[in-house]
Amino acid sequence: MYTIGEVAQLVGISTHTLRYYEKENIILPDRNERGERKYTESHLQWLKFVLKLKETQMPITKIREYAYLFTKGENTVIDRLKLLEDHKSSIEIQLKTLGETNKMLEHKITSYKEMILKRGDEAVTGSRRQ
Amino acid sequence: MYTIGEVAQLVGISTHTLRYYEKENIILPDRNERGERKYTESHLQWLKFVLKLKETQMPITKIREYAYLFTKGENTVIDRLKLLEDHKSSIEIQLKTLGETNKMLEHKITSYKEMILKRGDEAVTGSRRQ
DNA sequence: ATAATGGTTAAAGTAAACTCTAAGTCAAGT
DNA sequence: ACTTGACTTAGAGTTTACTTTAACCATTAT
Repeated sequence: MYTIGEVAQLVGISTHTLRYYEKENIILPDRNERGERKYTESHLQWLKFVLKLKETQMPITKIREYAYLFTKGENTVIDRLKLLEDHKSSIEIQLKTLGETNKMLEHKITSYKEMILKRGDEAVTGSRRQ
Repeated sequence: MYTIGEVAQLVGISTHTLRYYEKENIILPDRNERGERKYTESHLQWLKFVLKLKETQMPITKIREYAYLFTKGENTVIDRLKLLEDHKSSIEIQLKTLGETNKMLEHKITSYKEMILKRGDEAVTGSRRQ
């Protein structure tokens, strides 16, 4: 069982954000006698999954939708499947764009490096002339 | 030479967004006698590059910074190189996260499909019992 | 002639995702 | 006894990146 502060530390987000996610029904921890939030290991796993979805650009509303379907049990499996398949498509598009842009940057970076080298040569020649 | 509307069509963003990018000093088109924006082929190429940076999660402020360095000419090459190298690193991190999450989703999707198949079997068995 | 189309501006409004503030409770340490 | 630190709430504020509005001008089609 983790407190909100411990979870925040463990996953690298703020306690504010954790409370915000709760308000958005994305993660609903237990409470102790004093009304304080208590996160179990499985809450932590779920949270880590949520953060992976977030890092791969799934909007909070979609994540909330998935979380909601989860609470509704077995007969939402088809909907959950569709949601994950849609997100997988989105990831594949992102992979494509990132791959292309990575190549573009490689080229630009190479040509910048060449420019710097040539400018360096000139500087050296210049200094020799002095 | 393209009008703002033509450029908007060509790259798939709104004229509003193009004016916003101009206000942010990201793209500064020419003007005709009537004060209307005129975009050249090279404006268009630059814009397409900007959109690739945006699609790969570079914030507008960074893009503006790169655009600013560009206008300052040759002696900003080292700074521009650094900026692009930093972005390349960011892209590589994204590629890693996306790849991992893609695999996770593959597993989840497979197990959801199995659940649906099994539930389907039961339904069939159930209907046969009637 | 007039209405539609496409351009102009400055400025206000919006959506998403936090992030912070204020005002409070509670338990432990000095 | 009192301060420190971690928790609580409701609600206000912030940032980013647009997006819309209002009020206007110029060209083209009916």
